[in-house]
Amino acid sequence: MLQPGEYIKDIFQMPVGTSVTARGWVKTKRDSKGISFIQLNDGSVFTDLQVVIDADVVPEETMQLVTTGSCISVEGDLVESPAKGQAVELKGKSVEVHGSADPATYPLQKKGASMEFLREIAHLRPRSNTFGAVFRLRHAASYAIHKFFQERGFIWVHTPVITASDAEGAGAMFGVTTLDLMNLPRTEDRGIDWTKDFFGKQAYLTVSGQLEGETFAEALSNIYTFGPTFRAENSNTPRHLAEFWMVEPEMAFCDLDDDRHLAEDFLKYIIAYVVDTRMDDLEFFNNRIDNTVLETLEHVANSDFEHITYTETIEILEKANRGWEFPVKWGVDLQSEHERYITEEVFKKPVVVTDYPKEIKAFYMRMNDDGKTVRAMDVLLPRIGEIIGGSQREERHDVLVEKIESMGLPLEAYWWYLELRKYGSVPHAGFGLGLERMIMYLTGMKNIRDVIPFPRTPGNAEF
RNA sequence: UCCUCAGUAGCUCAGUUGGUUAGAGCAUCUGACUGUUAAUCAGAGGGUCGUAGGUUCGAGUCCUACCUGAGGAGCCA
Repeated sequence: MLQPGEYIKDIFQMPVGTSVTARGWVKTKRDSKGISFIQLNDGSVFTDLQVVIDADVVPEETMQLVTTGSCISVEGDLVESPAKGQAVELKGKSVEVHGSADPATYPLQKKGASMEFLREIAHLRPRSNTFGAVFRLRHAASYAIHKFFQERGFIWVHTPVITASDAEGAGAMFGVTTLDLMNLPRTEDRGIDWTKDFFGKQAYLTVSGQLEGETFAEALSNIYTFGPTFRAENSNTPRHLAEFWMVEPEMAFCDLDDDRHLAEDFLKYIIAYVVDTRMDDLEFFNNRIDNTVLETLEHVANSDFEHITYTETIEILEKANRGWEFPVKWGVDLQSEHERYITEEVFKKPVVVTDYPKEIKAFYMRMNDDGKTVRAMDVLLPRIGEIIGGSQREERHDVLVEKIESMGLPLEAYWWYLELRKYGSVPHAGFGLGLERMIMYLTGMKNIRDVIPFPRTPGNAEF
């Protein structure tokens, strides 16, 4: 395996004259009479290492196996490059071919592939410039997320992937069962007898670790979850996945204002970290994917997020001199067209909308004194839409019981959640960030399926 | 799930009001070239025009259904 100091990114840092071995996959090879140029990449850095092979140095039959997509090791000396385009290059003395790649059938060419085509060869697309950059950036952002929370004393909690509670009713859930679907055990009234199932009750893949996260916040104070999350909605859009990664911090002794400011600091921190550490990849995105990426990140890092209430938002939308496809009035949920107008045209920066009508938000959000709105917040970004949804949670036992009952939810299913309000309850708040939407924002990638290694969407679970 | 658009060579696309033998660039193969970097130059091979029906003397082109993909909407992160 490659040891620290042996990656191509390390080779670029070495002094001219160093004898090195570079390993990686061949992007392209160009032959002239008496000389060959190989672009070699091991994924550690955006820039390829140019390998130069003079005629007769390496056997002809070996060089014939060095084709686009093949995997090789090259031993040689790092030299100053006489040509423009790179400062240094590797003067190869010997080449070992680990795995060849038949040029007639290797599907990943050096130019002209669409994102849709690359998605069909998801097992090979990490070798492309674009996807190498996407996944290095995804890694950097993930690392920044851990770093941000740990610098603030947050504990990372591993909430379960399998759950038996239909948590917050946040969308359709995937069932988890070991029952024989061709021969289901039946109850007397011809329903399915879930007591015979693996967990003795109906189980699902989690749609959120929040409720479990709250239990840990009321013991370890500041916590966060970071892991996969599942939604069985039949959503076919560039912004939805059936399996995606979510970050959910939960803080005791915290109200919605603290929550909102943490969300803003959080987003700015991630941006600052990737700008600091992955500028090479960001420049590629800016040049080839979306030429507003750098400007936008700069702008967000240096501007305060706008904060308005839902009620104020409705007033702005009502005053807007335009026809809405979905009519605006107090009480309706904000539509994509409304969110875009607010972030892209009115404020032209991230906007936090708070205090939504209680009817359109989840049961656990804290009731305001007006009796009509709850302490909810959505962070809206230009182009992306909602990237963070959060709230201050209802910490008053009697209010929460009343809320659960009024929404027709089964009180007994929430017995442990309610006990948190009976024993040592405290004001607390949190939010959820969709990792992939953040990566879309950072990279300028237009489709969420292109910022996760192997996207799961309705009708697609290949690889 | 609904609406709209698209599907032609390995990839990216052109193909006129329906009319002879299906077009280009890239990729691949062969050859040329001593510093290329989207290398260049010359030549060659490569097609069930998404699938199944239908209309017509004749369909890549028109009609129907289905499949696949994309964009928009809803749901949301």
